[in-house]
Amino acid sequence: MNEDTKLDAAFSALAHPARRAILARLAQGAATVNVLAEPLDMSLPAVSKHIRVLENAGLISRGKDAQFRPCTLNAQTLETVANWTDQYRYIWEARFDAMDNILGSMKGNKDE
Amino acid sequence: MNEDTKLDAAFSALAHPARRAILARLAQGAATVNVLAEPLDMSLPAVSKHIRVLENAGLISRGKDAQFRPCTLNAQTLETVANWTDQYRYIWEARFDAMDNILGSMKGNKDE
DNA sequence: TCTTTATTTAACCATTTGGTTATTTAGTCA
DNA sequence: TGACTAAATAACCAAATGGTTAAATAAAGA
Repeated sequence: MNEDTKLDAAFSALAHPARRAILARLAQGAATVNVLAEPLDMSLPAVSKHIRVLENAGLISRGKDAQFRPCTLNAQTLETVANWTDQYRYIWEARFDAMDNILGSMKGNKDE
Repeated sequence: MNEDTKLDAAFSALAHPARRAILARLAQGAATVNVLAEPLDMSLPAVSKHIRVLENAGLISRGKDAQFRPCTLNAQTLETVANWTDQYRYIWEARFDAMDNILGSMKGNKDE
């Protein structure tokens, strides 16, 4: 899978609040499908589908323990996303730099 | 619009390569719809829709100059996305910390 | 073996998405 | 005014998404 396609899958997986909730839960450690489903207001098959989306996007991995399928967070994929957004960091920081300059010159004027 | 809904819109807007290409172009400065459409392999109305998606997600803003509607990047929204992913940074960094520890202890063994 | 638990799959449905072509709107310029 | 340019809107379509309920699969436990 090429980089662009990976980003498509990751961003689109992150676009649903239930899926972000699942990731937030997994940040605290592995969990089974039932545990992940418990706080979510939807049927188990719906959760199962969300989990598959996350897995296909490389955001989680699944194990096998008896009849349980414990999920674990795959944070490296989130790092890929972070790296993408970081391309633009200098732009949103420039806004604050500009603000700093304005505040700085105001302070300068006041001092002089 | 609440924080969760904003993230839904932002992530889902970022999930399409054409839209990421538009943002990449806008990082170099404002551009009209026609200019943004030029490198994209799709009709102008299709681009128009993508632009609307980006605008609704707060990722771009549009101006008005005669019959042109110049678009500009709204990097603050990307910052919101970056802040969300940053929640998980300690997790993907932990992987490298663990690696460092392994490498560190190997080096330690070698030295002793 | 029979039952229970965990999870997935199947079948279905409504809505959204991403594209198209044709048309319309708005502004410029000769 | 009339022709041209930029962009949006309308109408349409196929495919994907996100949910449902019912049924199937797989492993554990009595």
